[in-house]
Amino acid sequence: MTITTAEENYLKAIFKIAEKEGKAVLTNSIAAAMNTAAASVTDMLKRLAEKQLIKYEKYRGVELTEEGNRTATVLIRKHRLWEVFLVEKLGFAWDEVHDLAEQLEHVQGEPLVDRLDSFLGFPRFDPHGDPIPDAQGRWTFRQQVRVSLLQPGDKGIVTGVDDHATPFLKYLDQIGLGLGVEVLLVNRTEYDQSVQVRIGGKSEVMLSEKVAQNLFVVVSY
Amino acid sequence: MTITTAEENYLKAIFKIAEKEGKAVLTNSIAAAMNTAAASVTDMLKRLAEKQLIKYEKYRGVELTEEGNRTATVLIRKHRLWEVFLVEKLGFAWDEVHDLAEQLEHVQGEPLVDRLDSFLGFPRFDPHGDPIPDAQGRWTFRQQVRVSLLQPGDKGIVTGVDDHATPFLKYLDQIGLGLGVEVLLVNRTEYDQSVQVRIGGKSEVMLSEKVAQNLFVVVSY
DNA sequence: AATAATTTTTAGATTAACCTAAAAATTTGT
DNA sequence: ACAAATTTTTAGGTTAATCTAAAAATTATT
Repeated sequence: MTITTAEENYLKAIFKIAEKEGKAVLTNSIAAAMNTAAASVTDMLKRLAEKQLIKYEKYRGVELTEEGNRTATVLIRKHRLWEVFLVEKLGFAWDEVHDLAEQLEHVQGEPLVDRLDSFLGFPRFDPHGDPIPDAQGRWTFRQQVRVSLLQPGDKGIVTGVDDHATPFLKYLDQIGLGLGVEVLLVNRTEYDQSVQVRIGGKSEVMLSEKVAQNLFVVVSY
Repeated sequence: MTITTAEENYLKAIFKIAEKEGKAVLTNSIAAAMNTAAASVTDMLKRLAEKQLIKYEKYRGVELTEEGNRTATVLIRKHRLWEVFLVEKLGFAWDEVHDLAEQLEHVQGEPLVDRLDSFLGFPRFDPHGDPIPDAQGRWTFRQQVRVSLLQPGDKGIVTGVDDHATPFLKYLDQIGLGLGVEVLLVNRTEYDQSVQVRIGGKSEVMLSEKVAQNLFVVVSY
């Protein structure tokens, strides 16, 4: 049973929504995530259920089966490995790689993924700090915290971003923030929830609540 | 005007047939090359003509337009660069890369191709010795000769293969032949057109006419 | 040159993946 | 608890890319 590119994309979307929202994934969430009409989603859900990739109950939402989960995991693994390749080897910026990886993730061939993984040195995180499952589908977890939750004096290393959109990433580049950079929270303004941070022990900048919420660090003591 | 993957594949097939056969490319040659029904080809030719990618006259065959030619050239460039990547960087054997490159060549994004080219050091030939057009679509030519045409005492460096199929490539591996290897023609047997060759100044093997015809060398004096 | 053989096109279907509009089911609010 | 609002599904269509079978055009043969 072959799985089409469209089917793969639905599985990935379902996986990601389930990861975030927990419970059964509803038709409309999928439609929103994929920018398609709800009717198209219903069509596809029937097909995926037929192929045993999801458990589907009309009006009740869906859940991935073992097989569907495996497929989605491999897809995310491929996507993130290709992102590492594009940034580390081809020199793309972290805000330029999503669309390319979106295409590359659909290239079929198991040996390809695993050789790519090896070529890249088995990275466990992609250029945005998201974890890359290994060949057995195992994830690496980290104790990440949003900068918006730090207290004055808290220090951490930037390990990820929640918003992956270009404007945010370009802004971070501009103020000298990126993965691996040290951030020290100097103080918080309660009025607008903005925070003052010292970056890499050098410059100091003010981050709006929105920015601070989209930035993850692993706290260092 | 976007060009679909299927359209790209037809353009590439037309380009390759035209390259080999010279004149106008006929429906049946395309059907044979693509393993599709002639009727499907006719359908597609109409679409490609509509998009100004080919010049098409019913029953008379087709020719690529400037634009069609450019598209096919870029596609071949991408295919061959990815093959170099797969062999040089990921360690695939030269007989394993065709199907993967067939998928990778359809990944869209100009900067990707050019960065890949640069990452690979601007190779001018792929792992089978086929030329890779540069970013301006220019080809590198070489004075290649089939081993079947060498005379006793003639010496050359293997620079390409005509048959790209796995059994042939695996056979070459087995007897120690590959790109860059030196071949000296020891003598010819007129009866069956087989040739005796010395490989890399070491081992000596007999090559059937078929093998000798599928192997290219650049003669060294 | 007429007929036979071959090649190509047309006609008519199919499938995956989408759509809009309308109907049905579920959830929410008073 | 029932009407209103929302969500989801069904019904009916479209497009790209394929197919088979039949018709038409071209090429080859006697």
